[in-house]
Amino acid sequence: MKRIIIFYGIALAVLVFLLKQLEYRFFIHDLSIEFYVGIIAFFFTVLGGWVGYRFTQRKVVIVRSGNAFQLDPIQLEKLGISKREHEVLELMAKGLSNQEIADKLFVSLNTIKTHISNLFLKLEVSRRTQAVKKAKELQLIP
Amino acid sequence: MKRIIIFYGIALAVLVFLLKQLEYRFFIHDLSIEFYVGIIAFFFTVLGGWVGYRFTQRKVVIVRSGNAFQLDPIQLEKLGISKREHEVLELMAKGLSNQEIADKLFVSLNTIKTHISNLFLKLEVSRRTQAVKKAKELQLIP
DNA sequence: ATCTAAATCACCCTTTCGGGTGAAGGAAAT
DNA sequence: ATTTCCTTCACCCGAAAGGGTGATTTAGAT
Repeated sequence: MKRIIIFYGIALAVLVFLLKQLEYRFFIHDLSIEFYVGIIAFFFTVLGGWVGYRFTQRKVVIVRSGNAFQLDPIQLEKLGISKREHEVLELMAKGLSNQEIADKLFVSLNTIKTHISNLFLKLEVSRRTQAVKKAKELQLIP
Repeated sequence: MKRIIIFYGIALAVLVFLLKQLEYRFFIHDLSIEFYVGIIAFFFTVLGGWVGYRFTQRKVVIVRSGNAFQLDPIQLEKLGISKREHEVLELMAKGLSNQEIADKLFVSLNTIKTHISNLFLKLEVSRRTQAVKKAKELQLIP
């Protein structure tokens, strides 16, 4: 931030210097005021834009408020969800397709479909979006 | 965007006018050039900053707290998601099928498919699970 | 040794999704 | 008056998902 202010100061000084030079060296007093305003405006718009850009970039705040995810093994057991099924469930919640899950776990697509079928039965749902929603509610996935 | 350019033009004109007024009305020809440069610089820095702020991508702020959901309208606008699309997005996140969403909103299945297609484009995803995930991260839905 | 649950895979079939294209009506902005 | 955006809908096609059944192998429990 300090650096930016200093930079701004220097930029201002340089600009003033340049304008003075123009003024006194070439006697262009009659150069329209619009011209000055224009170039200064342009210059500082760019600067301001840059600052605004930097500022927003810096302002990245990841507010992962307090509650870290805590898996509920009781629910898992109660529903009879196996390790592998839970694994599949997590990948499904990441938005992966069945094929992608299969590739990631080095098993066939059919296997994943079976797992997911069983998950649906155990979670009492019939679509993956519902499954993900319910699994989150039951604290099975983050 | 057009609006901003026009606004800029007007701002420039107004500034020039004000400075001319200063110049001719109060005979402050000798008012230092630093003064002019200063106020113009300030003015356009603010403007530029605002523009920079508005048109830069702000990073994803993940707020997964159990607290009350606060919709982020800036994100909605930035992504160009309309009211209707947002509505569809919410129902999709509830785990409804396209047909169910269509029934609930009293429109045809094809309409919902179009909305969802557009949502996918705007959210840069290709599956509904991903869409829901991203929408949550972007604070578009609870 | 036998039983059981988990994990793996296959095949069939239907429904749902997703992508692409086109279009029409209405509201709002220019 | 014209353009732009939103909303609505249609049709086609291929890919993905979901439902049902059955089968094999392996590890752990009885």
